[in-house]
Amino acid sequence: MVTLRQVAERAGVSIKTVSRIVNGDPAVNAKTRVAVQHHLESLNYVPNHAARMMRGASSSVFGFMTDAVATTPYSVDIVRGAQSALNENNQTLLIANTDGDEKLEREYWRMFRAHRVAGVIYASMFHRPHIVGQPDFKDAIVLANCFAALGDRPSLIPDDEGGGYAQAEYLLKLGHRRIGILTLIPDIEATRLRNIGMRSAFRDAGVSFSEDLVQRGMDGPVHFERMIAFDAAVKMLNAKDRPTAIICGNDQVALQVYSAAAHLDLHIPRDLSVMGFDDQRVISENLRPSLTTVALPYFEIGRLAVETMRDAKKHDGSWAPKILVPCPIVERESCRAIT
Amino acid sequence: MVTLRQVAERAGVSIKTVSRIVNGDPAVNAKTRVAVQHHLESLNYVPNHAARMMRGASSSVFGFMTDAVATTPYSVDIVRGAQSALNENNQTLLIANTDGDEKLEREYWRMFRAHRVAGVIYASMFHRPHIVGQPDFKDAIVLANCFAALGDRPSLIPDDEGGGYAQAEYLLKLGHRRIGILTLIPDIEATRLRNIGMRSAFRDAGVSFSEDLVQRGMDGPVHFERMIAFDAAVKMLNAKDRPTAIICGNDQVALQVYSAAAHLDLHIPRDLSVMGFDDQRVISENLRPSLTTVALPYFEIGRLAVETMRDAKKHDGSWAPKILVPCPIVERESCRAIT
DNA sequence: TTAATAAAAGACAACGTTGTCAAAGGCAGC
DNA sequence: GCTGCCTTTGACAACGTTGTCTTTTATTAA
Repeated sequence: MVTLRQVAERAGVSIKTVSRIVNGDPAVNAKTRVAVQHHLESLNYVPNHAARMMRGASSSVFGFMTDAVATTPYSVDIVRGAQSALNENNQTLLIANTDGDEKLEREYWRMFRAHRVAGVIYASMFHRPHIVGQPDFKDAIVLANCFAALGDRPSLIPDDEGGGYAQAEYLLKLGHRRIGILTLIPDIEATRLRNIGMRSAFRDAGVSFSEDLVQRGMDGPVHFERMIAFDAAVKMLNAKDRPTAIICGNDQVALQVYSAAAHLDLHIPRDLSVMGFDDQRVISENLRPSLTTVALPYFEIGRLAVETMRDAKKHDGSWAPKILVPCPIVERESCRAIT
Repeated sequence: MVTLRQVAERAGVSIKTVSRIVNGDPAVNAKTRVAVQHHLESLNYVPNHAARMMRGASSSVFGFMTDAVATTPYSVDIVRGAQSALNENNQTLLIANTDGDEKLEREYWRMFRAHRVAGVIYASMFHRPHIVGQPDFKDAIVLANCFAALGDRPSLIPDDEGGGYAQAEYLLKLGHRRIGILTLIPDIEATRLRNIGMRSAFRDAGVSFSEDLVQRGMDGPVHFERMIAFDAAVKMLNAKDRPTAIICGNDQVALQVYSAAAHLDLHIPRDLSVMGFDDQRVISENLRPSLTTVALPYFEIGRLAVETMRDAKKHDGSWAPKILVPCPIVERESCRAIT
């Protein structure tokens, strides 16, 4: 690889002069600048990042630690969002995918330290609290899609309560009164918060909330969920007083509700309105009728995580706002008005 | 951050001695080793990667360039596969997501050079030929899921022809004779190859291939595809001599076929068998009946890409094998035997 | 005991870059 | 010409690590 020295020799100037030009230092004669620049380009010089770092420059590399990019495919949008924010400053992302393995996670933390990363975005795909203990990065950890139990780091989380409220409100406004609910597994925050949101919407609409229509769409412990939405939906739709609409914990649950409806020869939205969550576009855009759902603002969370990181560095380690990112409804074709 | 010098001072030995211990050099007294190791741990020393690189050590960082991780969600599995292979050697991945933007791609190449990455995995999510021109990485570029027009780099590609063959063979063996086909867009390699594979399967089975049952499931140019599988499927299933099975270009197309069947009150697999491609598990595992499909071996491709990279460095730049990775059938519930 | 040898530890330079400081050159004003 | 000032350039050290070579210490054989 080409070094400053090589360019300097070719151009017949000192290393320092070339360095100045590379870094846009104005204290250099215009004639020299042009001449050297020519050599820089013809030799295709690119500064050695390692050497720059050694001189104490803070790294332009950030770490991204996540427990499971894989299981919720569109969560890659967090990565994309973060990258798009970083690109603007020529910064980059070192991605660590632990798949929930704690030993691997420890190794990755070590690796981040070896690289002296400028900060770490810690994303947990299940919106569960997660504790972080990494003294070295004190002021440079931001949580995405999760928050620490002790509330000790800035966090970006989807507004699940608002999302739940929006789902229920949307269907209530369309005139639905018997609304089935197929939840995610009960022991994650999202389930609890959306439940609160939905109840608020019912209350605000003056409609009574029927507990018997709330069922689990998934079962099992975190990381080992089983889908049971199909069976639950079939049972719900076979009942004599079946709901006119079903709110789903995510789009996969909605997919099973579609399957259940097809199984019973019910047509969506004629016989049943369905509402998803997440806006996993592989599903929501390709279903027919396409799925009305609530978007998880993953891209936005990624972007904001980077911006929050920049803010965090200006504050001390105790600055730990919990930033709610709204979950907007994406209106498609799966819900109809009841007259 | 803790440096060798600090550990050395604390332990009362020279920097070099500590360095030796960190690097497992046997030429150091057992007593000293234990004493120093204690300080290494209590100070939580981690070697500075930048400094090591400066000393000429080749970087332990690899670059991963891709045009669109986002559009085919499970293609993140390539990343996971690559990371799992790299982890074993404490190597890491710098991920560059161009979203198809050429300017961005150039910047990322520059960034890879700045970091002196040890190699680059170049993944294109559409299995199209893609030309690469980066003199600096001559022997250290491996293509994943795509191949250069000039065949000048090692490439890992799914065996689409074999996948197509497997799809047709599977249904033919189940006794299907009228088999509909909903393809991907025509101008990508995968479409051409799978077509060849399917025709071979028909020929080998001695069944004549009916051109009229081949329709597009998607339309439009690469990167801007539109789904038209629902309409195509409805039309196909409304015809007087409708197929007993449909082969789909991917699982999203299959999803639309499910929707079309539901629309017409046809039940899967009773009235229609459906076969997907890709094994996008968000779809294939959650549909009811679950989808029999062909897996794209993304994880495997990622792993092999890393291994191939290691091999490539031992050869000269002209070593450019095209490695076909098999696409196995994932049998689920959406196809039935015809009696 | 001494000399010869092996084992262990250290001194120093170098990697590519940039901050600090000094030197060289040009120019205006006396 | 001399002085002072500004512009432009360069010499040198330092960042943290490891390879090379040297020095010190321990061990063995005589």
